[in-house]
Amino acid sequence: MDAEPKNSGGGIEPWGDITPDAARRLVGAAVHAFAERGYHATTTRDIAGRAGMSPAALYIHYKTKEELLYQISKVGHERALEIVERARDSAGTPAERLARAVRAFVRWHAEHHMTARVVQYELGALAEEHHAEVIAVRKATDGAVRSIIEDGVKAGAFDVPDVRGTTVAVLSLCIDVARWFNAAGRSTPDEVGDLYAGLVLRMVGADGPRQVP
Amino acid sequence: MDAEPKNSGGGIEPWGDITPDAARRLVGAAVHAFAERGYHATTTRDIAGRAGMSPAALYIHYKTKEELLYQISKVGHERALEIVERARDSAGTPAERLARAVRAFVRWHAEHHMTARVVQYELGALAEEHHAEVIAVRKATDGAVRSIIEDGVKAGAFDVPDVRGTTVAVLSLCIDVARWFNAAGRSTPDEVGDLYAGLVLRMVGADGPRQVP
DNA sequence: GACGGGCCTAAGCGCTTGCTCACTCTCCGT
DNA sequence: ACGGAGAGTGAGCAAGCGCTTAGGCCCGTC
Repeated sequence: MDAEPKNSGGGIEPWGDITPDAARRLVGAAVHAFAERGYHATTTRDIAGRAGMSPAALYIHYKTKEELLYQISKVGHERALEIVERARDSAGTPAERLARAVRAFVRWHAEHHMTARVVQYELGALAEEHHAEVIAVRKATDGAVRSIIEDGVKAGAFDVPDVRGTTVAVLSLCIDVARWFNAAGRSTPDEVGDLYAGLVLRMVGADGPRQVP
Repeated sequence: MDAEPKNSGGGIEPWGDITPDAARRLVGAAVHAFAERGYHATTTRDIAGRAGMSPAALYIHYKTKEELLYQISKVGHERALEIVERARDSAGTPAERLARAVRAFVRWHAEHHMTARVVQYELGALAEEHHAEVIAVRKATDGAVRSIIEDGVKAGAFDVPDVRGTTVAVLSLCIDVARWFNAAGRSTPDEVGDLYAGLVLRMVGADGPRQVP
């Protein structure tokens, strides 16, 4: 399920279709550097060095260092939005769709945790207009998750007293995977996705009504 | 419940006992600046300016900019650890103790979200030995939460197939409050704490066994 | 075979950074 | 009265920053 049309297999980052080759290498280098040290602690010399070129070469492909961050942030946010929208529009019960959304969203954050870290934790460094653009995508993501939860409440399948707050909590839980996930760690992206899907179903009270005393 | 011995009432930050006065103002200024812009984007001139003094005055009270971050990070981590340890050692059922831990931990992250943001998201900027020291405190926090969950599992009160993973998820959920919480927003720290305590009890299956088909 | 565009580099410009230095002011014990 | 410690300042240094410039190599096209 959820097979990628291209860039399949062990493809590390979703930057396979950037041309020319040097620009792609720059984005990859920037993702690694931004994720490891943060945007402000990363120098253009560092990015260019990792991409195997001189500092000046960066400015042939990108106008500024911030544009590089913008590119990463924009593509990453759009990718994350696609994932939850696909789950929202899929067939099945609200519980199935919510589990699908969480599983895929978490898996993406774990598998691409370098990119996701930049996407989720460096957006404060964006220029104001770029920041606004990215915030709009985030709101859409929030809306997609909320609509699944609302569907479940309307159908009587979920027990959620505070839909807005619970939506924030669910998204927050998933996003934070990018912060702590370690590729060399104990769990695989698939395992974390499955665990989190189950936890979120419990959070929304989707696994049957409780036996109240 | 949970009354603070000093610095009570609307005290904004837990820095009331730092002397001399100028050093306290510097810490407060640094917390605000680091939280808003990040450690690396904050200049020593900015910190000194917010504290109402010249750039050179900073170095009378702190050896480096990093030492300022270390001070904030260390005190913040110890405060957070105290909170969960107090809940772990309190009386009551595992569910009551877990709810108490989450409520207090979340409330602290919301109420002091500026400090918490620095504590949780700027630790990568610490010097290596300071970083190691702080990581040790984090491990203790993780251990405290895990031991409450283990108690609940042993007592048959919780239904948690993956204790380690669920502990990470619970802590992650609580920590991330510092990222999104906005003092001018819809919810108060108390409301978020109550909401999250309920969500976590559901995550560990503490609210009664489900009616399985 | 001259040419122009795409891609790249060495050198470096103007500026900001974390931090230091020489010095002043205020306060307090003797 | 006065010396010394604590607390603060204005000026500025060395290093590093983002980014620019001038020029060179390589290529397909006329």
